[in-house]
Amino acid sequence: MIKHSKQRDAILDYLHSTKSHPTAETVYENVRESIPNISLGTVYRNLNMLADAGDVLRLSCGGTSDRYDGNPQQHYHFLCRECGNVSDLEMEGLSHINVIAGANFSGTIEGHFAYFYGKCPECAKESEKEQN
Amino acid sequence: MIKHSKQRDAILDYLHSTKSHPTAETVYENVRESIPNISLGTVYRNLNMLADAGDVLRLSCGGTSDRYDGNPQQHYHFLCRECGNVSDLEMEGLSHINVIAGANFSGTIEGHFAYFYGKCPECAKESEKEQN
DNA sequence: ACTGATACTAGTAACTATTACTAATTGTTT
DNA sequence: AAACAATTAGTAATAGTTACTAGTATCAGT
Repeated sequence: MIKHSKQRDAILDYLHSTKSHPTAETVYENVRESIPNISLGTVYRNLNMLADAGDVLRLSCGGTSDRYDGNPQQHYHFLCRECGNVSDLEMEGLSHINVIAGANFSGTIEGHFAYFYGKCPECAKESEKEQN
Repeated sequence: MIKHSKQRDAILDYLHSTKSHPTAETVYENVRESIPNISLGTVYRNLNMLADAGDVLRLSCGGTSDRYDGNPQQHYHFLCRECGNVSDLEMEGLSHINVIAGANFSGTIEGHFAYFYGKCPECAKESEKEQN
């Protein structure tokens, strides 16, 4: 049985308020502004619960720590190789690639996750400047 | 300047000999059969060097530890949600999805990585059995 | 082959992200 | 309000990985 807690609500509220795909540590720092003595373990436990329940996305994209996204709907992410930022991509779904992947495969493909990388708009502008 | 070492060669040889996408720990255990006193730190350092040099792929697909692939060519992987195995997928490239991703994006898309998940051939067979 | 310079190694310590534990507290149900 | 279970803060523990150091192996130029 799942109970409410102000800690969990605050974590979810914070994730809904940002598009920055924060790490657990960053969530902790921000939620401490409203709940100063919340503990880091509580943040981790709740992020896991929320991710397991499908209320939140966990992004494991190769950095040192996982990131979390308050938008649980399937969507794609972009990783900037210059500044390290993670941002949402506005693009159509790619479910057709599951079919491509399954063509020569005798198991079952249930889904995929994909990350795109390159230079984010800001860093792309910067490197254009440098070229001149 | 890069020098040769039998440790590095042994690590690369082992990765070339398997399709199992082993973790650093597994590489360590296997290379110890030929070099019993190799140290785990050496394995990590060399795996990082090889990955940075592009001789090896590092797979960060959400599990607790990274995995390594002796085939450095771009290809796709499948993660079995039942048994946890990671296997190669034989499928065409998906470079067209970079175009899709870039359509509404003002940065530059340089590439992507994608993982497919579901049930591997073995586990799919198992769950068919159970249904009968 | 010899030598000097330097990359590499084993072994160990340190670090970081995350999880586990515990006694006290809070939320929910009756 | 009482009882019960889920949750919490605080802390300890764990796992994966990296950093450090003194000694060793490799390589380029003689």
